[in-house]
Amino acid sequence: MNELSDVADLAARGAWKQTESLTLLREVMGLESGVRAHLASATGLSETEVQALEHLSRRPIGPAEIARLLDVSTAASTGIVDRLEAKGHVERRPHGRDRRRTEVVLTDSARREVVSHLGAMFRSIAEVDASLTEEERVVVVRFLRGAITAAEAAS
Amino acid sequence: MNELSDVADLAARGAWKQTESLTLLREVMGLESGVRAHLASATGLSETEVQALEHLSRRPIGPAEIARLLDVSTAASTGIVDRLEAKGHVERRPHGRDRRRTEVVLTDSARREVVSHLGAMFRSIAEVDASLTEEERVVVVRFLRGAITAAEAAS
DNA sequence: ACAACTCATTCACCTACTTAGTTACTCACC
DNA sequence: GGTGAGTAACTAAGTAGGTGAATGAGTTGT
Repeated sequence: MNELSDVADLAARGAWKQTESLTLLREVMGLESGVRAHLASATGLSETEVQALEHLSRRPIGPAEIARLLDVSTAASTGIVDRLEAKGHVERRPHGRDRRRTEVVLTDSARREVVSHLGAMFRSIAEVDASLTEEERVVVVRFLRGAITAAEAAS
Repeated sequence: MNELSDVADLAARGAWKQTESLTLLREVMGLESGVRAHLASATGLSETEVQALEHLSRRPIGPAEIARLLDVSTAASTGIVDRLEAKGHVERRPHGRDRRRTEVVLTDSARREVVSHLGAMFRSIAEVDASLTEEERVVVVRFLRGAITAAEAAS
């Protein structure tokens, strides 16, 4: 859990100050992939499949959109849905108005599992967030915005 | 870039408040994988290879430790080093004191590339961080710590 | 001295991706 | 109301990059 830390030794040589906020920020930047990896191994799914379930828990979508969201080919997303379907996590349903399309829908059991794993996490993050005063929130927003801008600039 | 957002609709239904800080936090949580994916496609390397380079830019390590850090088998890490070596990004050197070991060392050109891509990013993140007052930093640290604790609890 | 461990590697196998091509459907337009 | 362009889902064949198991070489504790 210490990726992107190559430049950490630059800090050690004085390029910048190694503050606690900076260290924690780096850790937070890796949280999504960390949680996803953990969830994947806990459920016996691949990370890609977990990612698909995350999107599907928002709303039903088709294989084509899954492909766009996960940045894979539609051939791959067909396979992802195949595997999730075989494990009983999703169902394919014909789209009401467009007969080319398939809607991929989470099954109840899968929805329960997703919510039980991620719901608690978001709830407690939301608690921390809710404890911020308005002035504090401004500070946090400025900090996070800065981090995002910096990361996007590297792209 | 909107993963783990399955539970977002719970928020819409009133389970919690959808604040700006919360939205930004979710975005920051995905930054590491986002940056890595971008870097990988920009350099023609796999994400795993990029991750290995990130670690190698800190200090030379052997294939066995690469395997531990990236959570793959040593068979895989041998292949990772093979590919990085073939592309001229690393060199294998015999370890001074332990003749079982190989030290994998970044080449100068690879080091320059890593620093040019990630150095700028960390520099501008550090700038944002440096602009915090002591009181503000306390707020940010509390917020980030809370997020990390919550995420770890989900594990 | 030797048993137990570690490191790097190879091998056979497998999973999950890719590209290319097919079929079915929708929609805008003349 | 047919036609052309575009999109959805899928199949087929090939490939990248992972796995577990086995091996040879070197190290360490007792």
